[in-house]
Amino acid sequence: MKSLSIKDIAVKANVSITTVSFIINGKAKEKSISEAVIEKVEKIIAESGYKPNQIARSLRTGNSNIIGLIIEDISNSFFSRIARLIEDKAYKRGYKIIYSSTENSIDKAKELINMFKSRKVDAYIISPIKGIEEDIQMLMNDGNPVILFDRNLPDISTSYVGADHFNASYQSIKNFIDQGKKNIALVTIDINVAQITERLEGYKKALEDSGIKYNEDLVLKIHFNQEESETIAQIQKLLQHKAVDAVLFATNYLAISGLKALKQIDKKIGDDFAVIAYDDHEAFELHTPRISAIQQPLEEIAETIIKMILNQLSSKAKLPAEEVIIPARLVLRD
Amino acid sequence: MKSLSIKDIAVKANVSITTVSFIINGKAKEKSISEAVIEKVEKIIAESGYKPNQIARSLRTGNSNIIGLIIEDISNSFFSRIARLIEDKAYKRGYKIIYSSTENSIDKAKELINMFKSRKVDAYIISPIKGIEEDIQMLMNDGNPVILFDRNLPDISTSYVGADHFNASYQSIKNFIDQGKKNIALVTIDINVAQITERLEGYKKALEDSGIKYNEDLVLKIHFNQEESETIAQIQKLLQHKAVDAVLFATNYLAISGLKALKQIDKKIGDDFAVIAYDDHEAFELHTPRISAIQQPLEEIAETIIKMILNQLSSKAKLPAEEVIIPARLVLRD
DNA sequence: TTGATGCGCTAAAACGTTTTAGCCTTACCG
DNA sequence: CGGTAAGGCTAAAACGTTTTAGCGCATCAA
Repeated sequence: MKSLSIKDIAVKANVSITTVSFIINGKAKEKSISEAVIEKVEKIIAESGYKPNQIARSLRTGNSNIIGLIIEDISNSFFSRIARLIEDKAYKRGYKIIYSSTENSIDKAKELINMFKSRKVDAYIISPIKGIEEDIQMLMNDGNPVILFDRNLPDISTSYVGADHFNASYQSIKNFIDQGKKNIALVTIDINVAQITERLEGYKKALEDSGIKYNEDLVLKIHFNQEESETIAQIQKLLQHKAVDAVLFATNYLAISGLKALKQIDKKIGDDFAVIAYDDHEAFELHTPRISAIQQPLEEIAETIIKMILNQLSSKAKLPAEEVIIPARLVLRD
Repeated sequence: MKSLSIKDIAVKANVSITTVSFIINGKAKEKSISEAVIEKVEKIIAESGYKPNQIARSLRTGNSNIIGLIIEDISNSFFSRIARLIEDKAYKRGYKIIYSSTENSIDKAKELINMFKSRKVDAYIISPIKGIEEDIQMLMNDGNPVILFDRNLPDISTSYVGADHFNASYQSIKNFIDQGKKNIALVTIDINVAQITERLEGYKKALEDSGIKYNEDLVLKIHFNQEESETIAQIQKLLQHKAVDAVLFATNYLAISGLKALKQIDKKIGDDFAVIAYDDHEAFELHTPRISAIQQPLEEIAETIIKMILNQLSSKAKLPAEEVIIPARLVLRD
């Protein structure tokens, strides 16, 4: 069953395609179409259930009302939550989101960018990985609004929204120190991307400011896509040392692996051993004892991203890149 | 900067648009284009980085290579995990996924369907809610492949993939009974959709088969979109009764609320009180004690969905509706 | 009376593809 | 030598919109 086209409506209403188009797009007044015709056409449209073909519309206008969202992994709760918020907010403003996961693969990320490009998305929201700087630069050169979030790429100048990773990390370590901890470990990941290195820098700076010297043995860098069992083994090796009296996990999935690791060795979280996770997770609140976490302000991040995107979309001129750093919140539990 | 069109390539190569199109679409041989021309054009395409405009292509061919996925909530881990799997598998076969959340709203669901329709997606994968039967029927009447998953709609005949909710529920309750439990509660949700009622039926049947009579007071139906605090309060009220010695939660987020509820009242999970959750979650493995759960075979569900979709897409004729029920797995912990 | 202005509407081009139908050569068969 | 087939290519229509330019008429000011 062929679906209706604007032509069918025009024929039924006995007016031209142009007139129907004007009415559909709310330009009837401006184009001085008579009230009678407007009503007639609107009635026919409502009765027939006609919906404009967005593809044809996109082809003609060059924009799609779609925003492309590229993230690392939709099944990671940080991303799925932010995706949900972004989708929601975009939706309310008449935009749809297409999202897709890079799985930390440069090739996949590039492919996704190309795919979105050939689908003519109106704007890009990207949680980037190293190695796609050129592609992103090209998008911007072509005049597309691009906003990076969560992770920033130092080598190009894009708009960026993210949490204050450095300070969040700094505060967490300070908190440990205030509790009298001496041997504070950091479990992080070996991806060389700003937000991860900032967390390391915050760790270092907090130690330094408190006169504790940085000990490389206390920093474990997990290879970013290794098997979880191996991650657990490595974490166990690190934490087995009696001396380690606190640990900051640089991502929530590392923390989850860490908690699994702790279950198997004889090290209890409590007065003698403290834990903070970066990025909150439902499991942390439920854990016994409850796990402290750094909460990124998802709602605020999503809102900021959408606002920036819409700004860029509605301004003809290319806006200068803008960086928004939003404070994160350390939630202490138990 | 305007992006290249097929025309630019044609001009550069000094051939017709048609020829370029044939080459792009791998029809060169079939259309007997000479080796020399093929090479020349391919070289130019590669050098220029030309990518066909998918919108124009869609407009002309009528298909988009996009599959629409409609779910309840992408931030729910069950859906985000399955979305990731589906995306992945579809991607490998050259299809993209657009997904969007209904948030259990009939209006939003209808809107989404319309949106996807006007975007001419090639197929629909839907975790439906009651109230959109007509819209789904219309999609099918128009000849679109439609596959429901997770939830089935009894009133229409669509292809469906889902876990064996009845049996999973039945086995769980049987397991409780085998442990000697007498007062087994069920915390479920008041959505009237097949997979939820099946879980209730499995519960009832297992009791009946064991000669335990069904006690309505032990079944708590939570209103589907109420505040979590209220849910927690209701669960607490139910479980506070000493007599209740086991509980099955019908969804993972109910179980999470349930675990929160238990933290606040003096009821410990252990020999005297057992818990099983429907749909696994990272938090359950980490919980102390670890929480048993019914695992839906996500991988298998995703794979089945994609296979069915591709089948329907590649067959000209409309295939008969097909229902695939996949056994779920009860994972007992601690 | 004339020229300008506004009203109500429309024809046709354009967006970038795919695909049908067909043109011109050359080769081959009988 | 005439007719057919195949090889190598292309012109143009079509997909469903939006938008520019402009038509015919009535009104109005000078």
